[in-house]
Formats: sequence, C-alpha cells, structure tokens
Amino acid sequence: MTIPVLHRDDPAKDPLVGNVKVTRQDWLNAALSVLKSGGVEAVKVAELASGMKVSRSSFYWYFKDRTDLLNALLDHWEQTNTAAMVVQANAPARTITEACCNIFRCNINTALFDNRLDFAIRDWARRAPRVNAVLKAGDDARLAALTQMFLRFGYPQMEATARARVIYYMQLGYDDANLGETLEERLAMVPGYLVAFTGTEPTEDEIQAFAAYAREVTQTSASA
Amino acid sequence: MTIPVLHRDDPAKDPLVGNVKVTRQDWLNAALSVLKSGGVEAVKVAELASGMKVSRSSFYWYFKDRTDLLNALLDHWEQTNTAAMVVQANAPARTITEACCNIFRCNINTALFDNRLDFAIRDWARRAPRVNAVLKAGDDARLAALTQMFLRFGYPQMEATARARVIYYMQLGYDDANLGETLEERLAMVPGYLVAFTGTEPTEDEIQAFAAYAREVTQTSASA
DNA sequence: GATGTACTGGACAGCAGTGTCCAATACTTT
DNA sequence: AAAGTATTGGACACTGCTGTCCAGTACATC
Repeated sequence: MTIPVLHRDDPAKDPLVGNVKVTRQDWLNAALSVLKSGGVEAVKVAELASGMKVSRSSFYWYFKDRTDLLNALLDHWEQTNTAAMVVQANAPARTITEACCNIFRCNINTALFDNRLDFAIRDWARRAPRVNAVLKAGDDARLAALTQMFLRFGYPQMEATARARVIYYMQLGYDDANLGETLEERLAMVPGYLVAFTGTEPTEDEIQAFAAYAREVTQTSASA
Repeated sequence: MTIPVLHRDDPAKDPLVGNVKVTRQDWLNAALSVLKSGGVEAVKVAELASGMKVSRSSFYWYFKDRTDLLNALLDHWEQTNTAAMVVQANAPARTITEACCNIFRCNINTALFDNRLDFAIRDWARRAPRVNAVLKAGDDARLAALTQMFLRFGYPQMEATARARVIYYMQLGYDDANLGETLEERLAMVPGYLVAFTGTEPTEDEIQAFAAYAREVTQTSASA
C-alpha cells in the first residue's frame, strides 16, 4: 500500500504551477502501486486520495470515473511487460542456456519486467472477461517469442513449444508462490533449472555472468 | 457463480426437518463455488442468500459472521488439495515418467485436486498474511513430497529439488493461464513435458495409460 | 488589479454490503 | 391440541465507497 513518489516530491521535475497538487501520472502511479499490493478491488478512489492527501474530487478532473482509471492501468500493463519479455527472448546469445538466462532477467529485474503487476492483472483477468482477453493475447505473444528462441537453437518444433511452455509457466508459478525468496536462494538453483529447461548443461561463465547481472540490478533497485 | 446442488435438492439425502431450508454445508458449498469463480471479495452473505433463495439472517444462525465463513473455507482447502497431491507423489510407479503422470492426475481430475480453488486461495493469500502463511505451508509440503519422489528414482538431492520445483511451479503457472484448454490439446503436449521434467523419455505404454485415465475422469465429471 | 484557467475541497445523495433484533413459521414432543 | 425447538424473514441502523455539484483557491495573463 506504499504510495510512490509524487510529482511534487521529485526535485528533478518541473514544479507544479497553479493550484495543482497532483498530476494524472501521480494518480496512475498510486493506483498501480495499490493494484500490485492489493488487487483491483483495492483500487479505490477514496483510498488513493487520502494516500496522497488530496480530496477525492480531484480524481474526477483527471479521470471520467473509476473504470477509466482501471482501463489506463490495463493499457500500461499492455505496453510494458510483454514487450520486455519479447525483447529478452530475441536478445543475442551463443547458447540456449545463455538465452534462458536472458529470460531469467525478467524475473529478477523489476525495472525490466514487473512481476507483481503481472499477477495483479492475472487475478483481475480471472474475474473480468475483457481483461482476460488482453491477458491471453499477452501470454500468446510471450510464448511465441520463447518458442522462436528454442527454434533458433535447433530444437524441433514440438519440443520448442513444450520447452517454451515449461520455462514460461514455471517462472509464472514460481514467482506466484515465491515473491519473498532472496536473490541468493534463487541464484543457487539456476544451474538446476537450466538443465531442466534446456536439456543441456550451462557453462560456468554463463552462470557467473548471470549472477553478476542479478547482483547488480538488485543493488541498484535497493539503493534507488 | 453457479450455486451447487443444495441439500434439499439432492434426493439421496435425508429430507430436511422443521423449518430448515438450507444447511451449514449448503452455505459452505455456495461460498466455495463463488470463491472459485469470483475470488474472496465476491463471497458476500447477501449474494449467497439470494442465490439460495433464503434470507441473509439465516446465515447468522450457522456462522458467527462473514469471517467465520471464510475461515471455514480456508480450513476446507487445507484439508483437501495438499493431501491429494502428497498421495499422488507417493503413489507407486515403475519409472519417474510414470510417477510424473501420477502428479499430472491432479491437474486433470477435479475430484482429486481442485485447481480453481487453489488459485482462489493463492489470490486471497496475496492480500491476507494469515492466509499466506497457510498457503506457504501447503506449498512446502507439496514440494517436499515431489522432491522425495525424484529422490526415490535416484536423482541427486540438488537436482531433485530443482526438478520438483520445475514440475510443481510449471503446473501452477500453466493452469493459471490455461484453465480453458481442452483435454486433447493438453494430452498432446504430455510427452514433451515429461522429457523436460525428468530428462528421460516416457514409454508409449505410460502415455497411453495416462491418456486413458484422463479421458475417463473427464467423461465421468462431465456426466455427473 | 481584474479576469481567466486549472484545478481542489467539502457537502450531498445514493447504493451495496454487513450485522442485529424480533416476530413468524413449521415441524416435534408432550 | 399446547408448548417447545430450530430456523427463517423482514425491518433497521451503520459503514464504506462512488459520483456530482459548486464554491474556493493559486497562479498566469492581460
């Protein structure tokens, strides 16, 4: 339920003019944060307003109604997470294990791919058919990119499809159940997962490179 | 949002005596059904009552309040799904691939393991720390049983742990995203998954045996 | 310094859901 | 047939949330 930095609290941004206290983006950020921690049902105009110490009616200046805000949140998701995973799947790699490490980056780098947002959307989709359609399109795009990745490394079509699903869905379920796991716990298991996902052994270099990346991104995100 | 058969509608059961219209179990069944289709937030005394064509106050005869009902739902989950998966993990099998097929039974036989309930609980857990603790205990028990399964077939400790997680979390994520998939679509991928999960090829017999089981249980559940 | 613009606050009405109270009901027991 | 028991229905008060209306405010422009 943590409300993110508001425009007015960020010294890098232009000061707000007139009687403006919050921006549309502030409302979106706050809503996004609540969506992630408490689900759609928890995204309440009243609560966002009190969190930003602004009255509720301000909200209706920026958004037609609550549904309008929710649509904006869904749009945001549509334009971020899926694109990021597709980029990672297409990233250059010498081996399939290295390529898988590129995918793993999505799971440990929040700046790249927002896990918690993905789950919140998934929860929401279970109850709203409209959201479900958007989600399914995203899942399909991601799976297609992953299948392509395995095909690139010479896996036959059928096996590429099966392995794409295994890596994608396993990460999905894993994060679902383990959002609290520490980085080192997770890193220790990486070689084991790579064998299961690809059927081949990763090189020591690949493991080291991935661990270095993982430690760096968690470092930065912690100090930000 | 389908309300299940009420006690009074089931000819096999003793007729209700006195002024009784619904039983505690009827409330529980209705709540369970709503929990699965709409999440915790959707479990509303008012809606359950109107679904059963009974007044809300009847509810308060059987339950102290809404929280009391929710606790009962959580208890129910605790006593069903995890136990079923542990039984499947311990079931006798000649090969690891056959053992994995035993686990797959959980994913296709609703009578054995209620997927939709598992997700509803998972959603709920994300918002309620108390529920999260119960869920985590369940996940741990299931993973321990799966790890034990791989150990039984000679996998080294580390690999057994990694593979247990891959099979468990993959199924979790898979069902999460694919509750609408047809049985035949799913069956077609089974051999591919088995290779990825175990690192070995399944025999033709194993695949056939599993497919036969799968077709039988979906047949029965459709005609029930 | 008057007017305009871009918001913001506070009051209001309305709805949905909860939990309580008590009278009414339909059987069972005496 | 009278009294008792187990449950149910309906009315009520309360809370939390939404969306609307309108007057108020702070700065920008003329």
